Order: sequence, then structure tokens, then C-alpha cells
Amino acid sequence: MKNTIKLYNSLSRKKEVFEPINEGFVGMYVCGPTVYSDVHLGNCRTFVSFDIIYRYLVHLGHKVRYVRNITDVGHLVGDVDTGGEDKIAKRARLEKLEPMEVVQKYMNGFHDMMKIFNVLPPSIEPRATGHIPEQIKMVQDIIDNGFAYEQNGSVYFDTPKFAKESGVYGALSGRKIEDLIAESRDDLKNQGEKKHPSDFAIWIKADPTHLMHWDSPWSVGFPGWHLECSVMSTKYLGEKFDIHGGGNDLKFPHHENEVAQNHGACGHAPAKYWLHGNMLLMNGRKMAKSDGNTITPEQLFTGDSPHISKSYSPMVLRFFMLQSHYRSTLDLTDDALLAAEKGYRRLMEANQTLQGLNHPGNAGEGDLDKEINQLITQAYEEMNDDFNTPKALARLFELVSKVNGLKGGQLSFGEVTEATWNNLKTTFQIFIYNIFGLQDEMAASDSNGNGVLDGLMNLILDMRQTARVNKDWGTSDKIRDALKELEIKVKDGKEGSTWTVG
RNA sequence: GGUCGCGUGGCCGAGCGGUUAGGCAGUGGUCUGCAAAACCAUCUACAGCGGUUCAAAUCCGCUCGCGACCUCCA
Repeated sequence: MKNTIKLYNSLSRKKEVFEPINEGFVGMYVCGPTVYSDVHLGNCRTFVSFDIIYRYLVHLGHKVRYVRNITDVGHLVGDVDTGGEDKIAKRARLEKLEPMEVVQKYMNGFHDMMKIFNVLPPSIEPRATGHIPEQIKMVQDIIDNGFAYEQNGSVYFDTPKFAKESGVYGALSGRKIEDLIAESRDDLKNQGEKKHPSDFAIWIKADPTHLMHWDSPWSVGFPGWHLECSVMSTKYLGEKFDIHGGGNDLKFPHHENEVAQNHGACGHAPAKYWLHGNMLLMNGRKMAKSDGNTITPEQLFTGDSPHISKSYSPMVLRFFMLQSHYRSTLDLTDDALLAAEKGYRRLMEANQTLQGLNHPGNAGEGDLDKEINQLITQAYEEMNDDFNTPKALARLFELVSKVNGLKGGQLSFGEVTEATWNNLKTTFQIFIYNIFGLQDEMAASDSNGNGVLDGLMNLILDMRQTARVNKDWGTSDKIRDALKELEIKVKDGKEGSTWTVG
């Protein structure tokens, strides 16, 4: 199967054929979280989106080095000029903890949540504080190249100069250089140490009370936000790498400034393809920590929120996210989650059916065989087209109907070859588990000794079957109703009854 | 104010010039002791007004509504 991927490059604003810089190898950098508070759902959506992209690239056989950073210094609340405080330092002050304790605490929480959502860990997860010498070096390089200046111990990136000389500033976020330059007139009074309002700090002199600081040629201070990503992507992926990803809201200023820094230090752009995930909305508005419009993952899992009527499992959320394209906004509502939950179950149950159903052999090839193979091919084509998970999912659901039809006898195995059937089995496993990264939360048995449960259920369903054969409907219905109370659903099929939890 | 994007059927959500997206919900059937599940069929669409085209949800213009970024955010 030929798999040429097309992906939407934010830089060119169009879909491009993906051609790795080094055939067979892919370098991908995704901006990770600033660990100053609990992760919220919006973050999770971004990381799930890139997890699927990562998984798909790996599935296609690329050797992917996936770098996702942890920002643990430099990210300010507000702006340098207005006395912005480092987010981690502020939190440390408020919680009376060491900054590194804050970092550890929320980083652990972040990792736990990623695991809950079945997001694979990156190949390298570098931290800003672990790369201070490298950041100092890059600041120096940028100064040496004439794109930064020192001012009272802080170092600022000279955006007008860079914009004029490189012609690339603003290209990613669609900002016009003329507008940036023109800005200077109006905001002249508020620019503090900066020569121009759009200049940004790459090294910040720490005031004496600041909890995190390092020696540098300019001052005892700390690196500016944006710099860590330029430094760490360069260090682990090289000056030029394939994919840089992140949330839409990072396009400006974060990514724009990152590009500027890389240019300023190395003379060229860092990433070939820029991918941006779109925002998770709630009630039609961006879900953000900064205002109240938010729901935590924990609240979703427990149902403890005025926005939802019940609890939803992590995989229902993951499925919900798969149903929209990563570049589209996704509106979280209770109705949508309810629908996603049912869809998720239908998919997983069909997969259980599929895996447990063996081809009877002696079959020919018919239209159905062709349809199945075509749908499988299409599912891949959808993924190749800018990782279109909703469309790929749609193809899978069409296959679900085929599987159920074959199980229920509405469709005939006589039209499907054994090879196709086995291919279908494999394809489902690959898509559901390897690519989409879903987990089967309803599987009857898991690691902790559910052999006992299986045994009990077999016994109970066997007794109910006896009652049914004897037309003792009272007993059989009583068993079914009682199990339903325990959240166990019994489904009567032609070859006996099956059950699912939840 | 500047920049960008969006408005699809009861809900979510694909589509980007001509074909059934898909999920959930609804309706009618099949199956079933009944129910559930499953299968089959089926009803609600492309914000409004113009234009381009043989053909527009899809391209262009205008109007209305919404959102994001421009300040910390994934």
C-alpha cells in the first residue's frame, strides 16, 4: 500500500505532500505544557491530536523522534515591561513551595493525565531549566548576529530589524511587517526597556526576590519564553527538522518568535512543516484556564460539573476528539458526549464481535469482498489526507455494519474471502488501538483477575438460558433486570447471550 | 480597530464544483417469548441576498451572526 501523506502547513496555508528531510526519519517537535497548574481539557485535545499524528507516522514505518518539551521557567504572567512574573515562580510563592516542587507536582499530574488518555510518551521530553547553558549560548549567537540588544541586564530580540532583513517575520501568523513597524508610534510610551513594542525578551534580568535565576553574561536572570523551544528543538532535532506542532493559540507570538530566534541564531527557519491544532470549545467559546469557561478532566470523569449530566470515561473523550478534525474547533456539549459514548461503544463492541468471529472457510469472492477492501483502503486514504480521523472513523463505521451484518446473518460469508476477513480483523486492531489509540474499557476481562467474573457470568447466563428454554420468563427477566442494575447489559443473539459492562 | 477563520439537517461533525459522509436521536420494518442489541429502509441541511458556471453547501461579492489571535493560554 502506497501511503503518501498530505498535510496542511500553516506556513504556506495549504496542503503539501509530506517529504521528510531524511527519508525514513521524521523529527517532530510539539510544544508541551507550562507546568504551573493542572492540565485542562484543551491541552489534552492538542496532545491527543499530535499523539494520533505521531502514532500514524510510526505506523507507516517512519522512524520518528518526537520531542515534546516541558516549560518550567520563563513563561510570564503578563509582560516583562509591566512587571510580569514567572508563572512557576508565582505559583511557588502562592503555594509556598520550591519552584521545582511546583514543576514536579504539575508535571507528574500532566504525565498521569496523558497516560489516562492513552497518549504515548514522546521520545524526548526536555525541560527548559535543564538547558540553561544552551539558551545562554543562543542568546549570545543572536546578539552576535545583530538581532538582539542588551538593556539593563535583559536582552531583547530586535523584531523590526529582523523583519526588515529577513522578510519572514509575521509569515507564520499572517502579521504584516508594516503594521508592526507602524505600531511603534502609538505605543511609544508603554514600551519600557524595549526599543519597539513588538520586541520580546530572550533573557530577563531577575529582580532580587525572584525565585529562579542563573548567571549569564548579562545579568543574574532567566531565559525568556519561546527561547527554550528554539534551543531544545535545535539540540535534539537539528537546525532543520520536519514537523513543528502546537496549539493554534501559540502561533503568535510563541511560534512566530521561535522562528525569529532560529533565524537569528542559525540563519534559517527551523521546521519544514508547521501544524496547528484547533481549540476545544465549551458552550461555543474557547475553553481556557484564564476565564471560567472550563471543565477539568477529573470533573468529566466524575460527572461533577454543571456542564454535564453524567460522568464520561477518558476513552469516550478520546473518541469524541477523533470525531472532529484536528484543525477544526470542537464544541464540547453534554449531548455531543452522550452521542460519542454510544458511538464509542458501538465501535468497540463491533471489534469484539469481529475478533471473535472466524471465517467458516470455503468462500468465494463477491461484491461484499470488494466493498470491504475498498473501505479499508479508503480509511488509510483519509488518514493520509491530513490525518482526517473523522473520515477514517466514518469508513470504520461502515465496516461495522458489514461485521454486524455477517454476524447476524443478513450478509453472507460466501461473498468474503478468508484473506479479506483476516485483513479486516487486523485493520480494525491497527486503527482502533495503534492509530486512534483507543482502549477497550468494556472488555470483559482485564488484568486483575476477572477470570472469576467471566466464570460467574457464564454460570449466570447458563442458568438464565435454562430458564428460557423452559419458558420461565419470570426468572430469565429477573436475571436480566438484576444484572442491568449492576450495569451489566445482556444481549441475546442467535448463538447465545453476550454481556458487556457499562 | 487590525489579522484570520467559521455559520451544514433535532444534536455533534465531515465535505471545499457534479456522488449516501459518519455518529447520536426520530420514524417504519425484520429478528426476538418480551426487551436490548443487530440488520434494512426512511424524514429533518447547507445563515440571508445577489453573482460566476451546464452545474455551488462547495468559487466571488454584500449583509447578518459567531469565534480565535493581536496580552498569558494547547
